[in-house]
Amino acid sequence: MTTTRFQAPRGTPDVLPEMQPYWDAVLRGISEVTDLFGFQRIDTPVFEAAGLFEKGTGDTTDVVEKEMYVFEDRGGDLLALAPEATPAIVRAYLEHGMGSWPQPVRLFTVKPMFRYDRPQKGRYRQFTQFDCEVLGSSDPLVDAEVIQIAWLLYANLGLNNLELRLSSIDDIDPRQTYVERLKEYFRPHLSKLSEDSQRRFERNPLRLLDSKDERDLPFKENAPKLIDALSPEAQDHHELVTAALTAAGIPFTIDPLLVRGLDYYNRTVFEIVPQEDTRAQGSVMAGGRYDGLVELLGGPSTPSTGFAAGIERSILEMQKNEVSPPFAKQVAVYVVHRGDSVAVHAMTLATTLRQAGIAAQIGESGRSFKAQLRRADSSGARVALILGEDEIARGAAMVKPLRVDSEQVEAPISGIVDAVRKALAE
RNA sequence: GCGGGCGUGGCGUAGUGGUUAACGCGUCUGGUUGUGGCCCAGAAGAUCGAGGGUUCGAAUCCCUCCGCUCGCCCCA
Repeated sequence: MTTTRFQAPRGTPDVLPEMQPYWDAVLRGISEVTDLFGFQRIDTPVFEAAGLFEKGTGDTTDVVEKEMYVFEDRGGDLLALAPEATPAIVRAYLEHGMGSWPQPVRLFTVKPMFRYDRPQKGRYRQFTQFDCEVLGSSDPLVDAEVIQIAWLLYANLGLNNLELRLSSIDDIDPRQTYVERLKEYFRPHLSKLSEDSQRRFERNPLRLLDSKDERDLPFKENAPKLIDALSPEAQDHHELVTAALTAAGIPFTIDPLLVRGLDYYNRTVFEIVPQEDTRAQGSVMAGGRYDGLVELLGGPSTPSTGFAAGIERSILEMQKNEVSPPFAKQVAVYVVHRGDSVAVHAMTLATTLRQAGIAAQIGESGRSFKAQLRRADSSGARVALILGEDEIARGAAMVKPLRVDSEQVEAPISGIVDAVRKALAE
């Protein structure tokens, strides 16, 4: 007799009706800014060949190595739930010959991503990203452009206490010489560093700069900074990005310690974080340039740039800042009816209203007028239509305003749409 | 993967060894013939996260597990 009740899988919150206005606001905002910048929507599948991310995202990244949902389907193919959007969009770019479209190709998507990670505030196993990519341009202006999209989105959403952090991590080859210098710098201090950082030293030396461990902080101070050692090309690129951002009126701070976790980034990297948020998972949007990725996935050299923004985190920020979304949607008309012979009339009436574009909901015929009107009231409907056997006999319905102080009137069913419109206009 | 906090009706809480687990909100039904909001009355709804142990007696004490949550790691 004891049946176990199912629960949503760990880290996969339901988005309840009360949260939907926030989602509406964000999704509408995304639609506005992407239109404004001429980005076209693309939707790629929720799952892809696992190899796409292993190669694209990088099989030594935590995202792929420890967090990716990988499974074999019934046909024996090794698939993965997408942990991020970029490799999938690059795959689609190649698969559909977008290289022969006018370049650059500006694409965006909004879709769920999956990472097997321990859930906490602002971090979920299924989360939703707004992702923007510009493929086929090495222009620094394009880096600034994608940043501008996100910045404008957040401004439109009423989030104005965000901080844009920017840096450049150079191109892949010149970066190796810097990484060697960095390792030389840290090597003598290795035993004094945190365990995490000792691990990073071999795996991903750049992340040494990202450490928040107190034991590492004194050494970070004097470490050579990548941004001070850029190749001339990357240096020029970086200066143009900053100039473009300034021209766009977007404030930013150069963060020499900014490092991204994915393998494919080069040159421009950035993230948007809430000001004075020290939490590790604070960033609400992050991205950068990835000039080598398309080639890595078997295409021609195609310099590209883009970002991903976390919708749940963005909504969290809206709530933290008490940005109120538009009110939840409500029906305009609630149809109260009583009696078996009346039910079909209620149905046609509601249908007529909906055909006229008026949102209507029908009460439950088994309930008393009183009960149905209570429901009408709590539903937020502005007008109740009351329909009983008497009204049907007269070919009419009572139109009762619920939000303004005026009397209900009887209206002929043939003219019900006009009567309702009139009542709604009060 | 590591560390902290917390699990009592749908939600928010009270109850910290002793009769049928309490309250608020919400839900439902009524308060004469067919009319909401306010008010009043009543009802439904809890195996006190699960299992085990201690005890005459456990929501309360102990153990294990599960779940949620916050932080670290990592990332959006």
